[in-house]
Amino acid sequence: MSNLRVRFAPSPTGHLHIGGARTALFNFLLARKERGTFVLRIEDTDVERSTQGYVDAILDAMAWLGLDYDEGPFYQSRRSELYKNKVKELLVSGHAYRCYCRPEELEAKRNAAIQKGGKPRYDGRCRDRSDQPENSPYVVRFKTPREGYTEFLDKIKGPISVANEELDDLIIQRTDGTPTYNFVVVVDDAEMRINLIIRGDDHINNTPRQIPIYKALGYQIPEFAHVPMILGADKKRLSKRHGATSVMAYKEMGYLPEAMINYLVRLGWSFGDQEIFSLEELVDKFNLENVGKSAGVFNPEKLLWLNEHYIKTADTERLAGLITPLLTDKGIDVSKGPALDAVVKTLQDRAKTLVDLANSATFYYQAPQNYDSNAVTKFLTEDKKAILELMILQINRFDVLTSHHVEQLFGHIIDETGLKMGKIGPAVRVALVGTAQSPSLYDVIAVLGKEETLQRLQNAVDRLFS
RNA sequence: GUCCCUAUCGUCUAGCCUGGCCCAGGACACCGGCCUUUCACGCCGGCGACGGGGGUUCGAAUCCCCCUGGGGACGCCA
Repeated sequence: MSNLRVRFAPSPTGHLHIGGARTALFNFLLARKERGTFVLRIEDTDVERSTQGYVDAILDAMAWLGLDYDEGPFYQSRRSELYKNKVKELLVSGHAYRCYCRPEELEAKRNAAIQKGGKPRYDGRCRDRSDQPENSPYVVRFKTPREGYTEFLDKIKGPISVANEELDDLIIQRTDGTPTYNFVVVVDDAEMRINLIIRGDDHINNTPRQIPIYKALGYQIPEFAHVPMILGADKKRLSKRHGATSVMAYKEMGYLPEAMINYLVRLGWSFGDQEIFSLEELVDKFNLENVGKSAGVFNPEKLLWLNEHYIKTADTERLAGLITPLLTDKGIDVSKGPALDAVVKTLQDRAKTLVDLANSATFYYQAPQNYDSNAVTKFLTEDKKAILELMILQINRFDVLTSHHVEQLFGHIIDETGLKMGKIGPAVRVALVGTAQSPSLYDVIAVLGKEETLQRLQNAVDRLFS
């Protein structure tokens, strides 16, 4: 157990998205590697937009990914007493002041500043104001130092320095008495003894605004590591326009969590030329040193490739379990038909997603309702009737059909007819599954079993050659 | 607009700190071939990048400066 304490602090104003998940993952991985503590904190100070539904969605997504935390979830909405006291503390110590400026005037000033080509900052009008008008609404602002520089050594980006004159006096408490993000994040990170903050680099500009607050409150300043953003194909910040961005949407599309984890970690982090990492390996190898500094583009195709890989190598029974509900949704009763295990085994090398896998499994449970007409005209020509009948005859000579038996069986047919497998196979396939594609016939027939195979062959003969 | 961050194949990246091993390696995608009872899988091969300009140096993807491009921030959102 080291003393490393990291946290993931999502705000429940939306689903857990790709970017957030990666930030959570980096935190999780480092905590596990260093045997530190991973804290989960829900930043729900925006009462307007935060919902319990999103909290649940985020928790579900983290559970699905396997990112379990050691402490929390803590809710900022339940810690208002603490924040109030801290604001009071700053007011008393002279590090903060009441500001009576109206939002409208501020807005106007901001726009004017932008027009003039300057930086839209608060002008500090109330900073040295000593009167306290009764019954006037006010916000509390933090007195940001006006001279000098605020600097920190980012664990990913390196040294970062900002002139304090670029900063303005940010609001730490709203008119309604609730605290704002830049303030609560400092109080909570400090109170929760977080000593390394790993977060998106959209927060990099917030850091020099937060550091003076740590100092004013007498807190120790943690270390920071700002992870680069994830962009869409057009290099714009990733958004719904770029397709699915919510983690759970990928679950719905039939992705395996390990594929998502593996994709996410390699987007921005590398370990030589290695592409495939198990979770154990990641816990062992992950580090901040190898996290890149520049933003990366989300590439769904590579994620799909990884998913393919993990499906290919996944435990067959697990996959069977995962697609059972999908099959049920399609009205298939898996107990009435071949063992799903055996079915999956013939299919898992060929599926890119669980949805693919489920779709391609259906033919084992449903005899063809109709036959693909292109396939029929191409492969099930009139002369193939004899082959199907011969096949039926041959099958009846076996009690059980293993894939090995089936291979033998085809050997006999080849000998008897003098035809090549290339002529026989496709014909039998269309008769059995209704289309021109399927796994190896040897496997398909073995899995279907003697009775079902015979029935389907007979069916095809009756329906296509009458 | 101002400030901050950033810059190697279309994309993710290795190499950069500690210049020569790099006329730049891997992966995805794409293209071609092989395998084959179909479609996939797999295997083999191909295409393809050091943003530009100045320096420093015998030598620069690697060090320095400028430009340009990209991203982010500038909220009583987080």
